[in-house]
Amino acid sequence: MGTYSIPLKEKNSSEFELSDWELEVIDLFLNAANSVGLPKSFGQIYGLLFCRDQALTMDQIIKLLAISKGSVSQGLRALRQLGAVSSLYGRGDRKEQFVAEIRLRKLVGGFLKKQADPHMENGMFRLENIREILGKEKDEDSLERGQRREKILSSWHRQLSRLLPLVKIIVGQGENLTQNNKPE
Amino acid sequence: MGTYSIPLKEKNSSEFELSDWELEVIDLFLNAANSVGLPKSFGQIYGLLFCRDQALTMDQIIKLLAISKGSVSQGLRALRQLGAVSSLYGRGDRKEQFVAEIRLRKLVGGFLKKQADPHMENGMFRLENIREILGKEKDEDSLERGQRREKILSSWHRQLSRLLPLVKIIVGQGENLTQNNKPE
DNA sequence: TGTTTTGTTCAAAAAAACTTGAACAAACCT
DNA sequence: AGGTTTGTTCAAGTTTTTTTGAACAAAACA
Repeated sequence: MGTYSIPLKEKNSSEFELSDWELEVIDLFLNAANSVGLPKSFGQIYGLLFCRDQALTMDQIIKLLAISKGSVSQGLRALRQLGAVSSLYGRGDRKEQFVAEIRLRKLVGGFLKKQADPHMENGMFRLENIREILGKEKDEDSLERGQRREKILSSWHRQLSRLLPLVKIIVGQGENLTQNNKPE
Repeated sequence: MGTYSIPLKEKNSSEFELSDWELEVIDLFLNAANSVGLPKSFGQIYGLLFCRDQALTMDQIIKLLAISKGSVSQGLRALRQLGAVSSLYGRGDRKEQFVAEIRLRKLVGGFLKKQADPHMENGMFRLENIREILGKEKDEDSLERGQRREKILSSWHRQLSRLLPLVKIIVGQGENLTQNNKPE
């Protein structure tokens, strides 16, 4: 026993456990994810990466957060698609490694693109569909009422369509002092 | 039998059944509610009221949508709190009656106020909490890293705080042609 | 006051969303 | 090629959210 001595001082313990403030930040993101309609695990994963300067591998994430391989795999994929996480390859070792995107503009942009835009597009189809169905309405009054409603919905759709791009522009003014992270 | 004759022509069948376009609109709102993290029944209720020129009573809603009393009661309460529905009292009969708010500005405003604002406030507490926990961090490196992260989160919080009011302003420019509904 | 009508509440049932882990595929050595 | 290591998939299990309906409260009437 005692074949290997423990290094006098771990580079730091962060390889193996979370500090108190990290736990708190991770929990913050867990909640945030929830509020935005994403699974809690997504928030945890993002939160962990957000805390770290070093990129992490999948199994580091699994160990640190103590959640399943499946969740982490799915979470990382989704976060990557949202542009909230990116993967560096290699990095000395051979496994894939992950870092968090910390530019708010990118985060919000990615989120809107993946979540809001599809809904807007879907809304278009639905509106067309409604117009089509209205074409078959026999009852005069109902038809007229339906047409009034269709106008309102179209107007809403237009307004929201204009809003989204503006949000992306507005967020990310005043950013910049935020340089950091990313060993890359 | 035959004690009362049926009125020659119902004012229209809308008292008793939904037209095709209405079904479609209701389904649209069902989906929208879902996308925004609200129960489907809320969307259905709002959607139905949105379709109608006349205010509806609770049991009309129950019958038309074929959902339970409990759901409708809860749904109406929540929608009222969001400012998406308002209730007129009396109206000849004695039951409470409901109409949908159709001004997008109001809808978005109410939603943000009830959903987003509390989260922002909550975020503040959490940030304070994190600062407090950071105060106890012993490890130099971890502390420094934590402070960097706290700065980022604070900056995000500021940016988002500025965004919300702007959204309320932006939505609801170009509205106005949308007069209609509301017998009141 | 007693009766009916209208609306709320909340525990239990149902549905939906999330997580897990084991089986599988893919890439990487040797 | 054979043996590892790393990453994905998805059916089954778990947790969370939503819906239901029956019991209850409140208001309206007679």
